[in-house]
Amino acid sequence: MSPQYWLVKTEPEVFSFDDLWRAPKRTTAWDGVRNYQARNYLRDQMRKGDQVLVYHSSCEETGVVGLARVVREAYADPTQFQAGHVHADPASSPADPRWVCVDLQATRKLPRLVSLGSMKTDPGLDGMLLLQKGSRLSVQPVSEAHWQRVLDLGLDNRS
DNA sequence: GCCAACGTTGGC
DNA sequence: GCCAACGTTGGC
Repeated sequence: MSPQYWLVKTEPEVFSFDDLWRAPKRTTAWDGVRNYQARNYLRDQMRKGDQVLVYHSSCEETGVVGLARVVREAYADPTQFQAGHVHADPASSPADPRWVCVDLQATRKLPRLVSLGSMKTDPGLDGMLLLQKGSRLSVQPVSEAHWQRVLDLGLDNRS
């Protein structure tokens, strides 16, 4: 199957793209996802080699800041079993883990932030899930055309 | 900080 | 299964 495209959200004050960039091997466990729809995408559809837009939410400059790729497919999110952890889930058992994470590796910082505002007004991004009112999914699929358009904006290859 | 929109929980 | 109450997300 050809690679799929995704967008993941993170709050930069908690974990930013630069944090990922500076991590060993530029890789981290993308843990803490606690929404069933997002979990299902991680578990059932995200595959090694898939490409990912990293989006900063709840901050001064919201938008896509960098690119990553999936380097390990879904496995049990260890934080769900850590007592006292913000993402602990006492109802989840190791025999039947409720939550999963994948490993993401940063591949490229975008030279320009692709701001939420610019995405909303770009005709090439019409219909993008992120831009729909009330959309809160922290892991969401992105079409190849939208992926390419975001890259064009972020690399300043505007036509 | 405000608040709209969405998701989850739990009583009935 | 319904739905009110509560919690969370996330833009502004």
